[in-house]
This record gives sequence, structure tokens and C-alpha cells, in this order.
Amino acid sequence: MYNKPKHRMTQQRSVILEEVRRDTDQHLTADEIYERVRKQLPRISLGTVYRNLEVLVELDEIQKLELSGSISRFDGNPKGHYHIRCMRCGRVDNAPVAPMQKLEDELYGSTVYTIIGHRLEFTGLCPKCSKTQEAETTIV
Amino acid sequence: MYNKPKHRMTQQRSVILEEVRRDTDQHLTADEIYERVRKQLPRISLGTVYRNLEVLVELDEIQKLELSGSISRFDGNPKGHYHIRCMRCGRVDNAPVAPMQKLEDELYGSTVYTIIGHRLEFTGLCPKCSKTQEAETTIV
DNA sequence: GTCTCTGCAAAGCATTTGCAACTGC
DNA sequence: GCAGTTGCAAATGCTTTGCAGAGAC
Repeated sequence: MYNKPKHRMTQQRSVILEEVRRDTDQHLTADEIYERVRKQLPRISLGTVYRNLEVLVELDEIQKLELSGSISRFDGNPKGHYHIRCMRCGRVDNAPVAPMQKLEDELYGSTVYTIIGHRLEFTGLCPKCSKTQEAETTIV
Repeated sequence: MYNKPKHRMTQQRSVILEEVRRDTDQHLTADEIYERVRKQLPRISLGTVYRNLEVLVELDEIQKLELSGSISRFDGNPKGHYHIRCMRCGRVDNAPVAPMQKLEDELYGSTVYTIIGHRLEFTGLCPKCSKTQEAETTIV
């Protein structure tokens, strides 16, 4: 039968975890994490960052956000919560809304799927981009 | 000042639209659309498919689904509705739940973002994968 | 000592883009 | 006629992977 690999706490893994958790509001991309970790471990490779982020998600230490757009972001808070993403610059912040079990209840019984969870993402413009938007409204 | 390009209805564009709309429950990937369109227009290129899907989204004829996972899917129904995705095989179906304006209202006032919309996606296991799952539960 | 992890570089894969020829309108 | 569009191929950008040596336990 199959045996789960036993994960080790390497220096790389611990620094990566530390960086992702430094400010849970940040929602960094793998590349941003790489740049930050590099200040402490200059020889680390991007591949190692990706591999460790994957492991940390598996260990439920962090959360991977697969929002619209192609780049994954990582959240130092592994608990379920929602996000709001700026459609213009891609910035991601937490949405101050409590998790809603109701949503899944509403679907229950009307689908042939076994429901496991839901993902709710708000879209909008961050304050900075709202301003830019106004200035450009004259176009078209 | 800037002038919007005037789109033309080319043979390629019309066949692509036809295919995406053929069965609005399908949620095809760009590659799947390419394969289908190729039966009618064997010389079409994948790049053309991508470019046209982009234009059709812009014209609000179809909708681009950027769900979890890296592959975009296209929906022949441009109206807002929700989806349920199988976590195992990636299949996407419509979730029979009415659009909820409430969700945005709940966030209103408690964020500095200008809210534009929301995206709700359910995750679960499709009937086929539910079965496989059961059979494998003994592992670990 | 063993089995996981690392750095490096190359590969993978969805998507985008430059370009010259073509075609709706 | 001419701006928008096409096919082709190369490029892009994020992410994954193969490998041999290094390191955790």
C-alpha cells in the first residue's frame, strides 16, 4: 500500500512560510515570494519556491488562490474567506464578508454533483485604479 | 481621440460563435473549440480561435470563464450565472442557482473598492468521479 | 543511512504576438 | 481602398520536472 511522504522542515521551507505569513493581507504571487525569500537565501531557486508552496498548501499551512487571471497567489491564512480583486491592476484584498454556508445549501438537491465547497470572488476597482478610471472616461 | 475598431463578421468568427453556442451547457476550452471548428474550416489556426473568442467576449456574445485551474473555458450564454466544477476531472456544469445581488450588497460600505461584480463557483465531484472516489477511499 | 529536498536548466502548456497576405464592408 | 482579419510560426509567461548532489532526521 501507499505511504505518504514525510515532510521535512528545511530552511527554505521555513523561510517561505514565514514570508507568506508575514502579512496575511498580501496575497503574493510565487514570483513575489521568490524575490522576498531571496533576500534571506540568495541561492534559492524559483522551482524550490513552487515546490514548497505546493507542500505548504497540502499541509494546510497556507492557501492557494486561483482567481480569475492566470497567476496564482498565496494566502498566509489557510482558513476559508473571500477576496476582492481589482480588474485593472490585479491587486487582491480580503473581502470583509463572513463565509456563507447558505450558498451551498441553496444548490443542494438540485444538482447531481457531490458538493464540496464554493469559491466566491468579488471584482471591482481598487481606490488607486478608480481614480485612473475617472480620468480616462473621456476616451472612446 | 481613440476610435474603437469596427468588427467584421468573417466566416471564421461566425463558425466559432456557432460552435460555442451549439450547446450552452458545454463550457468548451479554446482547444476543444478549435478541434470542432476545424471540421468546417480545416485551415483555421488556433491563434485565430483565441483572437475571435476574445472579440466575441468583448461583443458580449459569449462569456469567458476563468475558474480555478489554468485553462479558460467559454460559455455560449453571456448572461451571468454560476458554475460547478468537478475537482477531479475539471468538468464544468451550470449551477441551478439564481444570481444573487445580495452578495455584493453585503460587502457594500465595508470596502474601499468600487464593487463591480462577483464570481461564484461551486466545487464538487461529478457523478462519474464520485464513484471513482468511493472505490479509492481505501488508499492511504 | 535513507529518503526527501535543493539548485539548475530544460521542458511543458495555454495563450499571445509579429508579420505579410487576404478580405469584409 | 483600407482597416480589420487570417494563417503561420515564433515568442511569452507561469509553472512543472529530471537529475545529481546535498541535507534532514
